[in-house]
Amino acid sequence: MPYHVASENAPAAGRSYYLTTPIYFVNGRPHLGTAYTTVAADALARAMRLDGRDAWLLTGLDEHGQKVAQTASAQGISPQQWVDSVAPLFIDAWRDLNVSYDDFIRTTEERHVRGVQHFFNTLYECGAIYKSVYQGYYCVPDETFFTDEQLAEFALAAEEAGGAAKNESGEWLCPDCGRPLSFVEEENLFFRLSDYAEPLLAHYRGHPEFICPEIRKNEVVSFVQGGLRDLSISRTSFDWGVPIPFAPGHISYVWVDALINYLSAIGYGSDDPADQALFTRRWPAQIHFVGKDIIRFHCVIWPAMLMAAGLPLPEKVFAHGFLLTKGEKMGKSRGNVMQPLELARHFTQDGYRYYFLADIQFGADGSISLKRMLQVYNADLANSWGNLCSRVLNMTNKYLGGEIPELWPKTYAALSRKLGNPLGELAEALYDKYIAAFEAIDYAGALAAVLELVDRANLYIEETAPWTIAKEAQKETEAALAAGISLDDAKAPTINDQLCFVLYNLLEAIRVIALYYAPVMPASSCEIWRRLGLGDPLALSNLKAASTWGGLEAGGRIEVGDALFPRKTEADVGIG
RNA sequence: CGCGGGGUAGAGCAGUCUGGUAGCUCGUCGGGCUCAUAACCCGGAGGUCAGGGGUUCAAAUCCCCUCCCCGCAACCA
Repeated sequence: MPYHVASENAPAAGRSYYLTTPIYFVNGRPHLGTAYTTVAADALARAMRLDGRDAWLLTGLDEHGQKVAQTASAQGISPQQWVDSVAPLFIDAWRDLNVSYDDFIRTTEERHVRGVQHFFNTLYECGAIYKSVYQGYYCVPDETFFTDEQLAEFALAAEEAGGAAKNESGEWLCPDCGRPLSFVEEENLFFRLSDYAEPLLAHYRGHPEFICPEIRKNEVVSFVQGGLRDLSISRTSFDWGVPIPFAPGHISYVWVDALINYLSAIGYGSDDPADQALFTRRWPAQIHFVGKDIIRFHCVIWPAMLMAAGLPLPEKVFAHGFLLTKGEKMGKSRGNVMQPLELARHFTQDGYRYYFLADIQFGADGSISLKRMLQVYNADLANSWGNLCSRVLNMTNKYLGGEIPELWPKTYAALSRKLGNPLGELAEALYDKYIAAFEAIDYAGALAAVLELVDRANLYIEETAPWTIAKEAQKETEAALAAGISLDDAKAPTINDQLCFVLYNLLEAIRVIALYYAPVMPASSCEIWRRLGLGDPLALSNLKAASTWGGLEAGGRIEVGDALFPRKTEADVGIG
């Protein structure tokens, strides 16, 4: 079920902010890697929406290719039946991880087929595609061709490494995956990729932010500098793919098919003026999220295809690193394989999302482990953030009868001068830091900035010791009562005012913190806001205004509730 | 010359581009507090920044060499 942006909230004329994940190949279920990309994209999309951008998040499935056809036939069902049976696994997984995608595209959908065909026609008409006979080796599982030259290089390398480029039966092995290659001879359509090396290099130079992080850009640049070969973009040996209109018997190479999803999902190739308007509004994409293994497709082939078709290029391709599980002995036999949904059950949706975004530098490889995940969960979420909420809500309940305190602006200003307001100051400075971090796709940085405010608030409680103020305030109240005077008539702030001041600041701090945490931890943030008597923070589209200090209205009642992130032990999460 | 990542306190990392008292989180030890999820706050211990050489007034950071580890085999991102 797609998540719908409240378009009334979004600035009507503002630029769309279009983000994509790769479309995932259906030969398997969602795993840690796909979940990582998808959750990261979701967090950015939510942050952008919260900041008033018209964000549009696309994910989906890559359902074509020979491997799919083979898997289906092994199961004795049609390819369509097979992909239909797999698609719900992804849809359910993204729902369970609280991914707010706006659209979910499947390459077997008619809108996509239409888009791919339109794209092929466009390239054909402008002469970017030609026909030629291919004779040589082909890796069926990878759907990749290899030239004699490539195989010769591979043989040389294999020999030096003490391995072999051929198996016992004398068949060539795939340089990429090591499985045997097939010899094929077929007529293929080729895309003139070789024409684009210079234009691509010029683009990289002119748009230093196009490929991130930098290390990946360097890789791509040196690859392209080595020269590009024309790319075979059609297949004739099987038919599970998009038929190419002007070449009967030919279907699209899966990668070309797959890349076009970024266009077909937003109306490309449609005759409907509404679709065309949508396309104009959304394209070019602001960011394609990809794993570092597929940067060549996204940073070389894809932009070259777009150049050929006369379309603008996406603003950024961000390649994140891999999650490494070294050190942690895992395996199906041990029964402790890290499965996204299982981890989310242990640590809650929010705990899961937080861990991967806060503890790993997005863009670099990260080592992950259950043990570390438990540490981060307990330290940041249970002890720091969750416990802060408990402390503040409990004290408000205990000392103020659960009511958000009212202070005259005059009193508040006087107390700020007298006692200082470190939380307000830090909170006001948070917006710029937070947005800058998100713009740099630095989740760890953004979350660390929020955690600073959490830590400062916990310290603030120690500094102000509300329990001590409460006792004095109690005495003050009793004394006033005995003397028959009202504290309301006091000229200077009373001790009771001081107590209200401190607790108001703390309540306001948790309101603001929850707001900033919302893109990464939607469920718990929403719950905190509910306990403060507020609505869903994610329905807002004005982060700056919403986070302005003093936004919490007095008079409302709070609800204490249970621990937001209960502490967990190793036994709870199955370590041991 | 296969490609790529990396070696900084017990663990995980930042700092390296733009040289200048070695920093963060967790753990650990001691103390404080009591509002709270045995949580929170303060303080301490713990590192010759893999090794060697060079440049420099000064190197974790720049240059050269050596050693070691990891991914490229999986549900692959």
